[in-house]
Amino acid sequence: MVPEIKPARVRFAPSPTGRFHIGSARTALYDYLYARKTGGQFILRLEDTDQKRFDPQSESEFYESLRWLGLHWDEGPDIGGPHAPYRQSERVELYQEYADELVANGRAYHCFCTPERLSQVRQEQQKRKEPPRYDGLCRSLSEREVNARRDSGESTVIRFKTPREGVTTCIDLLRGPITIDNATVDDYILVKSSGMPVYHLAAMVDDYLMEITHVLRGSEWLPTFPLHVMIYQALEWQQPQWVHLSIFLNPSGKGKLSKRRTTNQRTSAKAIYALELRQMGYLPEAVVNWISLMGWSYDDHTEFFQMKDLIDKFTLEKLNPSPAAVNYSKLDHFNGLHIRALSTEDLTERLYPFFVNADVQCDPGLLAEITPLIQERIRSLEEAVEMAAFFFNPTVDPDPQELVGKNLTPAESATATRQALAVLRNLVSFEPEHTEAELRKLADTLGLSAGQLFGILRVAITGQRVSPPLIESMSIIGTETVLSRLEQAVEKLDGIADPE
RNA sequence: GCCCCCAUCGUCUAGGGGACCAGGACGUAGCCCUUUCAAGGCUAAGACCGGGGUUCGAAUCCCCGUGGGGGCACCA
Repeated sequence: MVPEIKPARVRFAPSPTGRFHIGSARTALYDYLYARKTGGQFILRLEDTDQKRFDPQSESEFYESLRWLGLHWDEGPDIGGPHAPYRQSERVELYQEYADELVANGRAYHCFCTPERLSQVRQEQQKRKEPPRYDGLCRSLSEREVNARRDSGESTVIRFKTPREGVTTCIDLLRGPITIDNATVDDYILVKSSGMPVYHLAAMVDDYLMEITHVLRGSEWLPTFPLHVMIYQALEWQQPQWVHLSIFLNPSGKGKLSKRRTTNQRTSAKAIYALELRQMGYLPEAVVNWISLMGWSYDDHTEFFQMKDLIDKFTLEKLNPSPAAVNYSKLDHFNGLHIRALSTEDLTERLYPFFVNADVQCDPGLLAEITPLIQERIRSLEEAVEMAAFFFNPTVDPDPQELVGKNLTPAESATATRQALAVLRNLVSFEPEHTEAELRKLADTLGLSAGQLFGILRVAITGQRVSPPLIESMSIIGTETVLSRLEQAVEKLDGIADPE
């Protein structure tokens, strides 16, 4: 019997300030998996309370990336839902309401300190090697003074009145209880002077109102976790389950992934954005499989997962709290596996745009014939272009030196090619089996290994040293083109052959 | 500087006191297959950060160190 799990309401709440990277993708994936697993809802919410950092491109990139990965949301800014709106900038009255409640209860207070004063205080504290934090100047202003100053037009923020004594215990599902001294927690700003809330207030209010049962977020929130718990306690709300996910490290294991671009940009630049991966020819299935396993595991022997498998097998208990370095060679491996798992028709369809993008005159019908030949040879969709463009291009132009067979002279290679030409011209059928038998016979009479002969023909016909299987390729290209490419090869070889 | 989190092969990880001279995957090397390249099959090298405890027994529990990471904004 499968134990009964309550439907969870899980949210992915990005801030539209930049691009959608694989760290966000993993959080969203886990959100999605847990919602689906429990038969609950996956909710998309936009945390756009910072007008300064707002990036208008961002939102559509999130949608596109999420859809590409197959992470479809049940409620969100674009589709609405029972707790709309799902855009924080459209919910400010709500936050103000709860901020007022906190002030009324004495759990928060108005602060009139200017940014200038705050930075000055910070500087002095740093000079004294003290932790930088608010010094509490406005903490105990009288109600009358607060009102007077507000009436006079002085701008104000609302700060949380963190208890000066005692401890707060926060429960993280992966790490267990974390207990900290309240004295180390700052009086964080909850509402800015603009009236906009800060994450700490907005996210808590929304998670509560939207009935979020499980909060999965990055471990960069661990330092302010106690504040969040205190806010829940101050408002007497029941807390959700808190899960702080590990962060992604550079492939080297040194440093956070997003800061990676500063090093090795040219030699080993790897994509960190979902849409970049798409462009490079990675399958969404492979990306999902790959990121799912960075910070989560199923068992000892299973690593190949489709989305439905992940939904079936995902559990919060198997999440790993330690930081994980991303491993791009493993992504390549998964991409190969998922490419091979595709049907020929499906792969053909996905391959097509890559040829078009590379300006190859690609005929879909022809591509469908080629797909089986390259399916097990490519590790990315993009790779297919360099491997198979010769099928579509009218001519090939190999370097004459490349046409020279292994351990042979140009003259010997030219002779072999002429002989092959003769054999192929007299072929009664261009069926691969027949062609192969005849060419092997020729190699024999010429005293060459099959590899020597096929090597020459491969370069002559495909223009490449590495290609899909030669005989099958010839059959697709067609007699006429094969013969003309061989004739051209003979000319090239004659051109570099020693006159003697 | 202060607070917090984490710690098994190069990397992702299994492991939650005896089943572990630590298992799998990627990568690497070799072999087989083979018309190239892949794919596939087989094999090899490769790790419990250090020191103290607890225990008959520790990769597993506790403490201290060390290392790595995160955070210390009217950003999220």
